[in-house]
Amino acid sequence: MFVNNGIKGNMTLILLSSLMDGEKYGYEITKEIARLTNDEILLKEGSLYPALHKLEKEGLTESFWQQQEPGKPGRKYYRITDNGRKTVEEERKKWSSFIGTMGRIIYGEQNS
Amino acid sequence: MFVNNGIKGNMTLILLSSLMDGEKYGYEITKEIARLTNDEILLKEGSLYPALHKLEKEGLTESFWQQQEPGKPGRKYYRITDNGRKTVEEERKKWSSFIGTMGRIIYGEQNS
DNA sequence: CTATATGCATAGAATGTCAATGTATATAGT
DNA sequence: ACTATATACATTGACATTCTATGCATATAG
Repeated sequence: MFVNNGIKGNMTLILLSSLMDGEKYGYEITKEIARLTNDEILLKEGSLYPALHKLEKEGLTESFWQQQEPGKPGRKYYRITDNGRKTVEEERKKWSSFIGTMGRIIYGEQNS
Repeated sequence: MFVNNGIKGNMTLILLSSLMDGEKYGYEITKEIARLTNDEILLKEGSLYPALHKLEKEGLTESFWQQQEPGKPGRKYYRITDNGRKTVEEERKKWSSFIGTMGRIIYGEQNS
């Protein structure tokens, strides 16, 4: 089977959306997205961690380490910020608009 | 005003869709897409021509030169091939599916 | 004489994503 | 004993895509 048909520049919206219902650690996000999408979107570490770090640098998320029982790897939790929430709102609108735009291109004029 | 909110990997589907209703030359495609999208998507030459050439290399389009009246620049017309039509069909399905997938991520479980 | 429009095109930079790899530990299977 | 898989972080380097800037050539408008 094939895997990611491509996130297509929507990584920010995907990650921030996932964090909207509570703080999560990286690995947890990938599992959650995989479950939600029936394994259609399997985030790779090479995409995930750079993207998460970028979000933090932009102030859309903040993070903190959480120790596990000894022997288990620590977890780095990410939490969405107020700016992040604003960005989600904007990106959702852009996405909706883009769906309409693509619809007009793909199916022609009569689309709204 | 801002311009392209990003074609985000949909250039192939955009161009092939535009060619579905008849052969067009490059410049014409940009004008047509701009009109259809109320200037939301303004294809740049640096994106357009490499993409058109790629489509041709992949056998999804074919092209031919058309001379204009003397003094006017010639036009290079692109025509979609049968393989191109098949690709449009596949890409449309992928796009629809991707809309659903993104919906589940953005708005949560209850989405179809 | 400058900008804008028509029409093609490329070079180089920036960006985004992925495959591959690395570090650790734990458990399950053969 | 060995191997695979799962958990958890992360980086490197390659590749693909898109954009900015530029170039050529002509014509018209301001």
